Formats: sequence, structure tokens, C-alpha cells
Amino acid sequence: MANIQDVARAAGVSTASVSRFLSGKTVRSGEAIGRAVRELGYSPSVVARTLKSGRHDSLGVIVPDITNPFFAGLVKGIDDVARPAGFQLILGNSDEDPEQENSLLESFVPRTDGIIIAPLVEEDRSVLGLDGQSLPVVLVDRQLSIETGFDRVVADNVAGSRLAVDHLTSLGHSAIAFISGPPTSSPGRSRRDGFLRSMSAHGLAVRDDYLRLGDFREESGFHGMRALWSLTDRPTAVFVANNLMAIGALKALNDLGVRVPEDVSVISFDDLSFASLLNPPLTVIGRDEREQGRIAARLLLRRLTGDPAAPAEKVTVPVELVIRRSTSSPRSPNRK
Amino acid sequence: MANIQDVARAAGVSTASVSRFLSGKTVRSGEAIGRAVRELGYSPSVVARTLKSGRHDSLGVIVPDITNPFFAGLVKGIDDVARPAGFQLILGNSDEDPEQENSLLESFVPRTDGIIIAPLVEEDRSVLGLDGQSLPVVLVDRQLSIETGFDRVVADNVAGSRLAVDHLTSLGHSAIAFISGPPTSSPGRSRRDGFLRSMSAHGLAVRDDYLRLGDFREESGFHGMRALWSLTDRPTAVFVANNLMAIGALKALNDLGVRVPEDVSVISFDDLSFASLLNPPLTVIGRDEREQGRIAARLLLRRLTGDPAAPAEKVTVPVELVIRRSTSSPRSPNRK
DNA sequence: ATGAAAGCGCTAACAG
DNA sequence: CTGTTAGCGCTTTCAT
Repeated sequence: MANIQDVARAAGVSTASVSRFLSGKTVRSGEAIGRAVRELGYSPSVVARTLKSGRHDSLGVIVPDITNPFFAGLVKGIDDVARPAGFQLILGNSDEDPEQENSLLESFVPRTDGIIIAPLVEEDRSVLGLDGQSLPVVLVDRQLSIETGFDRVVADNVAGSRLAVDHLTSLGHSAIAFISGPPTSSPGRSRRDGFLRSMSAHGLAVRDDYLRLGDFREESGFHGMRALWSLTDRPTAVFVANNLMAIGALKALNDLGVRVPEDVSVISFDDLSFASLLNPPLTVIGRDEREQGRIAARLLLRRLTGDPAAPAEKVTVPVELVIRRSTSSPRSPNRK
Repeated sequence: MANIQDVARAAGVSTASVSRFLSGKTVRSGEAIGRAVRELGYSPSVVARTLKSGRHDSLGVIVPDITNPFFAGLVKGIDDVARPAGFQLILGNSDEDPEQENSLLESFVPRTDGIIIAPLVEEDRSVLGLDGQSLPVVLVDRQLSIETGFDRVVADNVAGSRLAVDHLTSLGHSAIAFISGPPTSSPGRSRRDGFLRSMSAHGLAVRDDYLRLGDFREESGFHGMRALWSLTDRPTAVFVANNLMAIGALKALNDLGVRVPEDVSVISFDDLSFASLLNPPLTVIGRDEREQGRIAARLLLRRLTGDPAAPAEKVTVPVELVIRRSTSSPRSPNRK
């Protein structure tokens, strides 16, 4: 690999001139330098440049599960605005594992100009450690329980749960179960809180055994639904806190030969590109994840190119109810 | 940020000793150095280390569509072996766009120790430019038409197509249509070739208008299926060259009110975690994408830590037929 | 506008 | 085992 000295020598100038030429400044012998660059196939070392300048021209993005279409869409949204602004994206998958998240964070901090992360838990020590540091961080989809200086963009989870409960009660359901996300994560907690609050607003009690703890992964939706179905008094409707668990829940019902929505209504958080193809097409609480990603990226870029000390901003994106065919009026109390 | 000199000064040793200590060598004043490191909160600059050593400790992975569960699984497989070996993954999404692929490649080359890529097209100039360079590259899922020095791991696409055709003909189908991937990509071409060859092995002709050109994206499956259904003589079965296009094809049939498999049988390449939940559960040609990722990573690591000049290896992973409910015997010729 | 030179933080010869 | 020292390739003062 040719370096800047080779170019300087070939063009008969100093390395400083080559450097200036490369950064767009007008140089007398620009033509000769350009030729030398071309002939030598020279391209500047990003590593040396970074060491000197401190800039990486890349952003880190850490999500809990890149397989989840929600996060995949989010990442595309981030890319939509980061790439045109000259930033390369470095993607990390924490796989819902705090240790992995921590190791990704450690490896991203010294390699990026800023980080967009969906923190696994509300008391995320690895993320908290970045508060007040010079590296800007934007929280997306999930936030922390403690007040921080991070910008963040989240969905209106409480409103989403309310939409779901309103929809089910308007269909005549009262025996409504909930498969939650981890209560240690912010969407897990706020979706559950929203559910409980909406239920009591409707004067409906929530039985303990109608509250199943999940972890946002498919498996836990499967087991949550099996547990619900083994009850003597079964719910007539189940609200599942995210898309992956909804898939697991549907698989469980499939296995059990339970018909949706005839035997039980199912509604979940998060839309999916293929939700309409599921059997039955799934009624969901959706939102625009790609736009959520764009907003997060803009917040981060503002710190990088604009005011780094602007007060932390919180953007809440709206949610919407998408009615498909997995919900209907209950037939009658659901007995075993 | 403290640097290695600060640590050396605090511990009363030379920077060389600190460096040795950090790389695990036994040093006399190890204890004092350790203390200094802790007290100063020192962590070595990866950038400076890279500039000096030439190692990045990270691998680049470029896939055409991270939203596609197949590639998401592939990436997990790569991570399975790269992370324990001390390599960080840098992910890139080329989004089926050659220009984006090229820009990702350019940005990855100077930042990684090796690259695993699913090249978009068989005549991929950006990838070809890396042949014979010092940076090892492994081709995965897709390969190039030209002979190269790259290791590669691909599925047995021709066998997959044969399995699909055998399955359909054994059910009694002869009017079989095919929605292909782009013929410029290796799986696109080999799946189509495999289809045509298997058809003629069965003594079956393939009408021109039964061959729809797709691009592996959902949209093109949708349009391909609509076009097929507008024919006067409709096929009784359709083989779709990948999962995303199959979803699009199913959507088209859904919209048209066509029943699967009563009105038409559908089979596709690539299994999906939710394929069994689709309406109807999809019969597919599947393979172990996670294992495919692991193999690719091992091939790359071999070049990095073992023999860099070993002859290029090609690994073919097997495919399997997973029969679900989207295929059945044809009722009768399918007329409009 | 240009060149000389210092130095970003680290590693690896080399000499002891 | 240890310290000294010379860079890795680039950017950026500081003179000119």
C-alpha cells in the first residue's frame, strides 16, 4: 500500500500539501498530486487519520435482536440519515444478553463517534457509564429508569396498551390475559403498566394467573400461551407484548388446535411485514420503526455536527391500532 | 483519557513494560502497573494499537438484506465462532444495491482483518478487486462466475430445485411455474438452472410465460404471482426461488382470493421461523443457515490464524425438503 | 500557498 | 526482564 509520503515524493511536494489536497483545499500542484494518487492507487489510511483527528466517521448501533423485523427496520431508518451525512454504521446484536451488550459497548466506544442503543434493561450499568462522557449516545425504543443526559426516542407504549385494551373491551372481552415483556426493560414495564391501568379504567380485574411473564423472545410467548391455556378458566383474549412472542403464542395455539379468533382473540404489539399473512392475520399495535430510526439518527447527528451540549431531548412516536382478523367478540366464557 | 505514558509514569516504569503487561506477559512490577491502570481508568487506544500492529480484531460481514431471516441467522452463526476467537463483527447491509455494497466494501477493507460477503452479482467487480489482495475474503451463499482464490460456502441450490420439482411432480403436477431470483446472482441462476434441468428430466416442458423474473424481494414475488394468475392457462403449482418472494406471492394470492393449496400449490426456497404459521404453512426447501455462517467464519479464521495461502476451499451445505401444507395434488387443469 | 517538524498512542526491535 | 527508541500514516501548527 502506498502512503502519503509516496504520493508526496511522486508529485514532488510535501506530505502537507498532499494532505491539504485530499481535504479539498486548493493547492498549486493539485493536478500533479491527483495524478500521483491515481497512479499509485493511493487511499489514505483511515486508522492513521483517526488517530490524528479523533474522528471515526462511523456510528455504532446496538439492538437486542437484529432478527426482529422491528429492529431491522429501525436500523434501516438510521442508515437512511447516517449514510448521506457521511457516517458508516457499525451494527451490534446484543441478543438480549447484558454481557454481550456490555462487550459490544466496550468495543464500540473507541471506534465510533456516537452510539444509538436500545438498552436491555432500565438499570443498564454499561450504558449509564457513558452518561456525561464526551461520546454522544441516543437511546431508542427503550430507556433508562434514571434521569440521564441522553437523547431518546420511544414509542407511546402506554397509549399502545390502552388501544389494545379498548379494542378488546369494545368487542366484549373482559377475561383478558397479558403476556408481558421483561419488567426490567422500559417497554416491558410500560406496556404492562399501561395494560393494568387500562384494565382498571374499564373496571376490570386482572387475575394473577392471567399475567404471564415473558422475555420478548418467541419461546416465552409459546410457553406463556401454553400456561394460559392450561388454566381452568381460560381468557377469551390475550394481549401479547411484542411480535416475536406473538408468533410463539400463535404456534402454541396451533399446536393445541385452538382456533383464533373463534376460541380466543389475540392482539400484539409491533407490526410485521408478514403479519397479514399469518393464520389468522394478526391484529396489532404498530408504529413506524423506520421513522423512529431516522429520528434517533438525527438526534445523534445534531450532537455531532451541531450543539453537543443541547439539553437532552425525548421524542415520543405515536402508535396505531391495526385491526386484522385475530380479534373478534368472545363466544362465551372459556372453560376447559 | 489517560494514555500509556501516564500509566508508565504513575507506575514508575517504561511504556514498554506497560505494553508488555497489557499483552499478558509477565512483568516484575505487574502489580504496580495494574494499580495504575485501575486508578487512572486507563484503557488502551484501539486506534493506535491498530496503526502500529496492523490488526483490527474485527471481521466485516456484508449481506444483501439483514431483514431476511436467512441472513440474520447466517450472521448469528458467524458471530458464534468469531466472538469466542476474539473478533468483533462489523455488519453491513448492501440492500441488494451494488453501489451500497461497493461503498460498504471500501469502508470495511481498511477497518477489518477479513470479510465475509454474500456478493450481489456473479460478476461483482468490487469483490473481484479483492482477489489476490492480502485481505482474506470468504464468499457465502452466493459466489462469483469467475474462478477466484476466495473460500466459499454455498447451499446445494441445484439439488434444492430438484427436490422441489420432484415433490411437485410426485403430487401429479406438470403445469409448474417458477418465480426466479435475479439470474445475475449465483443462487438466482443455479436455482433456475436446477429447475429447468429437473423439469426436462421429468420430460416436462416449461412455457416461457411460466418463468417469471424476480429479484429476491417481496415485491417481485407479489408481481410475479399476479402475472402468473392473469394467464389463461394457469399453473397448478408455483416454485418460488426464495422466502421473501414467497411471502409476496402468498400476499398476491390472498388478495386474489385464491386458496392454497386447493387452487394452486406453492413451494419456496428458504425456511423461515414462522413458515409454519403462514396461511397455509409453507412447504419449503430449507437449510441450516446458522451452520453455514459458522463454516464461513471458520474458513476465514483459518486464513487469519492458520495458513493464509491454503488453496481455496468450497463447502457445499445440504438442503432438505420440508413438507407442510402449501402443496397438494392438483385438482384439474387450472383455467381462467 | 507551502514545507518542516511535531506528535496522536501504541508496539516491537534492540541493547542491556 | 527491562528501558530506549524508532516508527505506524496522517494532520496541523508554525514559519516562511
